[in-house]
Amino acid sequence: MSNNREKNIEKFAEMFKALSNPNRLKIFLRLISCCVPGVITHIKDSVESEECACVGDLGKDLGIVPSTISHYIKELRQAGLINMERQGQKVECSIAPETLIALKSFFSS
Amino acid sequence: MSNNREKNIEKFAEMFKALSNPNRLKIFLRLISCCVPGVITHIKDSVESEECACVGDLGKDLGIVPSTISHYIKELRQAGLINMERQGQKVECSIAPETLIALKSFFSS
DNA sequence: TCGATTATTCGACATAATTCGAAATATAAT
DNA sequence: ATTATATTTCGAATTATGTCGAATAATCGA
Repeated sequence: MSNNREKNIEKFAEMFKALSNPNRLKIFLRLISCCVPGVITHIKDSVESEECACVGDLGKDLGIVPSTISHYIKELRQAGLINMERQGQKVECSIAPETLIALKSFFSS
Repeated sequence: MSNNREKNIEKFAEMFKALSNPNRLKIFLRLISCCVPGVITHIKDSVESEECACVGDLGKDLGIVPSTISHYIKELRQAGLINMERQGQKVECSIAPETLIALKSFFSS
């Protein structure tokens, strides 16, 4: 139905809005390079390797205060681009694999 | 150089911003389906077929006033997503093929 | 040249986004 | 229990976006 297509357009527009801020885009790209479920994880600069990136990690590199990072990440999640899961004190973030697939095919279909 | 990558991120963020409005996204998708240079053109509903879509055509379907459409299209062009060319009274719009290629590969690289 | 068609620019207003610091909440460690 | 760490929420200020109508400009045909 055409209504469905309408809804998809709204949804993709929402995703693109979430990615329209350079810092949010950087966060998203970083998660793509290290935190796609089912993909070998990235070894960090430090002595330790990490499975995934928590909210604080994502902010450190970008020099952004925690409240702003938290807000960014919420927007990425609301757009369906990432998943979040509390792990103790931290909240781990990862790419939403099905959304990434949808984006991959969006411009090719 | 890393500066280059920075610049690319800014550029892609700009593209996503242009596509973050549902009406602009619809315009972009319509142009993809009919006005990519070097691709067989789409046959319209009317008796006549058209090579490409002019600014006015793009607005008619969406029920948006000309000034707004003109504004939208300017944003898409400034983001590098489309090309425009005056053809008599009308201004024909088409997809910028190299940008489309860049977008296709963005989520896959 | 005049009028019709098409597109752009301008000015205005309402709505939304950006971003921060402060305060609040959740969890872990001592 | 208290403290430290990580994150979220809230309130506020600034800036940007969306959208329109009116005015302006470009081009074609009679």
